[in-house]
Amino acid sequence: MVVLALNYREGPTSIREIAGKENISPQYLEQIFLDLRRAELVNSVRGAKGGYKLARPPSEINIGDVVRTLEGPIAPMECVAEGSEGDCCERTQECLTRGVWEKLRDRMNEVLDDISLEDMISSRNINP
Amino acid sequence: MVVLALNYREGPTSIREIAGKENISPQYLEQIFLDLRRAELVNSVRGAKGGYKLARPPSEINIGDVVRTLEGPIAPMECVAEGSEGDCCERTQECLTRGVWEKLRDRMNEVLDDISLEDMISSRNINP
DNA sequence: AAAAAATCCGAGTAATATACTCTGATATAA
DNA sequence: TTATATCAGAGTATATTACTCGGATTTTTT
Repeated sequence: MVVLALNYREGPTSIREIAGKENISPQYLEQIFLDLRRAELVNSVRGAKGGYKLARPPSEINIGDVVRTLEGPIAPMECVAEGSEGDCCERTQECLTRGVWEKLRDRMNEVLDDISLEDMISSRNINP
Repeated sequence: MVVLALNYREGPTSIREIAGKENISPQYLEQIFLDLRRAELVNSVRGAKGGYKLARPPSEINIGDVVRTLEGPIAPMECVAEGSEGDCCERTQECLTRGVWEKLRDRMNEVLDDISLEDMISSRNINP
């Protein structure tokens, strides 16, 4: 996603190109981008000269969206994952640790939702 | 650890007792407490009528210490784990995502280091 | 029209981490 | 002496995760 952000003004970027730069297998990257497209974080262009583009400007895509798309809901413990409320154990009432995990989960989301792709590439080091 | 905090003024609490209350196998709990003892978060008393006690008052033990003891260094990515600096990939220089993981790691530690066992048991609900 | 370059998609594999168990030794109280 | 504990290291089993494979579809280039 950082590579796509850097290429935002250009045409679509192919998996092959990104895979080469980041030293990831093209086949694996493909899986990842399918998920990103289904989440509408990127658009795809099929066929020769095709590839992927960010669906929105880098400033409007935050890391929280990317991470949650690829890794699922952020949660230090299963029982505080968004969508699985109460599924995990029956003692949510008396559980004294649950509050800790909820607080941690919320802070984690805050940190990630507060950083955009734009932030990441504008604070970049020397090498492009 | 919450159970030990609740029992802080009493004598040592046995694994059997805690395992029963929390519905964990005594054998597994045993492994956990060995680690906690080696980290000097609890003291042990061997033999009949033995068990474990907190090594310090509940207000002086925070969740960060407990979690790091049992789960290892807190790190959303291997490469930002305390002690494995630079081991993970060679491109730490040009890596634009590393900063995100470092920030997240730091906030996670802050949250956990800011909550003591005392905090957890004093905000407790109805059932003891 | 044919070939090449790319995404799409579902299914499968393999290594690893994690949760958990087993067996036996040692220490202490009753 | 017996019962009740912790101590300790090794082993197992399940689930997750990272990753691969084969083939279909779409678009550009020749």
